[in-house]
Amino acid sequence: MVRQGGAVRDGGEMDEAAGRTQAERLAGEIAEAIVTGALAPGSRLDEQALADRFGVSRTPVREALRQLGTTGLVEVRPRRGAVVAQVTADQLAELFVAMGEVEATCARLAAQSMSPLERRRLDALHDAMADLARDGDPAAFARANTTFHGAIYAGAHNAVLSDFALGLRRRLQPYRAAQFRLPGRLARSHAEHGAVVAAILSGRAAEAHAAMLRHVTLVESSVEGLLARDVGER
Amino acid sequence: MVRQGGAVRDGGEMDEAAGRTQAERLAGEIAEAIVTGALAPGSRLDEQALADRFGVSRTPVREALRQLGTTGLVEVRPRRGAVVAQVTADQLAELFVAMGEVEATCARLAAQSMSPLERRRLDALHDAMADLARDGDPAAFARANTTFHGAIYAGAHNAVLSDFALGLRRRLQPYRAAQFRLPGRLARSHAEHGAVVAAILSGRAAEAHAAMLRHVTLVESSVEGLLARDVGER
DNA sequence: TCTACCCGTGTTGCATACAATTCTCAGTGC
DNA sequence: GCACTGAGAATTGTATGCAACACGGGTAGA
Repeated sequence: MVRQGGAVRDGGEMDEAAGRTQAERLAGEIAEAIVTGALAPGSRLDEQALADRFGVSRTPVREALRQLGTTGLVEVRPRRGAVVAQVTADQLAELFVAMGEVEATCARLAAQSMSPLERRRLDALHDAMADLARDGDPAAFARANTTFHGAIYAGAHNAVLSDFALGLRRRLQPYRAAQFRLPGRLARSHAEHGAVVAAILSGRAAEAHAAMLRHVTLVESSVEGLLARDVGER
Repeated sequence: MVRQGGAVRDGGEMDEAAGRTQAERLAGEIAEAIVTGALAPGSRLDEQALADRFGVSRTPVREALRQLGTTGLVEVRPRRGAVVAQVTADQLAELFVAMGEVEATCARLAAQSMSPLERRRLDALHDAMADLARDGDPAAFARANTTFHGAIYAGAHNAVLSDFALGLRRRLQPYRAAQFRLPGRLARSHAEHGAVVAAILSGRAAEAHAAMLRHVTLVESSVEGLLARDVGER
């Protein structure tokens, strides 16, 4: 054997990022599978099965799972295996509250400390999303939405808060995905963004905070409405 | 060998928490060593050395290090080993800003949603700290301070925010520890707490937010003063 | 028929072995 | 004297093996 997992790389992804370890790559791929819904919440994450699937041994798989465990995407129960984190209705509510607060904080900081260039870019991004909202393409809007919120995190100029917000966003991704398909949600979302952008651009910090908090709260309402309809109370 | 690490357990800690894995225990112990300053920032964390020290093999050590890596206490550089996270002056400032914002958010939520019992307990805790501040025992005050802030996190009734705040607090612990020894800092700290408690007890949410933000900002100032004096600019 | 126990099977946790990279430090050429 | 090179050592990343625990099915007993 030349190198662990060499077969896989040679097979189809030899230009894979070189400086990363298998464990990191696996953590990314498993996280991706969870976020996109390919691995449903509650699914068992069998170490050997994952190892076979990715063409590695159990060791890097275990390291990846433990890493995901600390981010909250995966629940690792000692000696009882790992499962994709089950989020109860209560936990979901707490996640949304936390995300709302952190996003609102980022918006307030952004209003205070975004550079003129960052403000112009945020404004342009918001304008571009108007077209997407009108066209009614949920997937494209969702992608732009991620960029939009990311720009606000970045504008807060605080990597700690930004990382936390991104992590929360990822954990909530599976639950938020569907709400963009609700009729009229895109336009309303864009309008809510408008209030946030206006406040940030003019440096009205408290208003930016309030507008963002309202926006996330409304997203939460949409999601809860969907969940109540789809799966009872989970 | 009957079981990995069995010798260690039999040797002196057989009543160790049974349901935990070695990796979890190690993560806790290493984190403790970092937080208390036994492992200084920048120290190399040699896997084999840690394994020998704790009487286990490298496997659980690696899992623990990766786990600590995602919490930010340790920096894991692929193929180049792990070191206790070096915090630059800029990062320290960002950590304090983040902690201030999150603590302030918790204080606001606590003002809105603490139960009467929780409010009474917070009040009692604050009263008890008056004596500690007067006696001038920095260690005892620091311990009570952790409990005090923990009570506010808990009062926010949001595990996500609470965990994040606790994590930030731990990461900043080494830097905050010394400031309680500054002359007069205990009394001032207690006075700042007083403003927070008064706002929370009477449900004035915005005021609780502002008071907590001010408190943390003042702590940051103390720490920065100390650092500038002690280690240049790091 | 139900409950309790036992044992087999599968899975996890850890130790160990080996491969591959990075690091160290002479030795060499300029 | 100094940078560069390359072998050896040290250290990390991954694979593999083994023991202990968790879970499930079957059997004995009430």
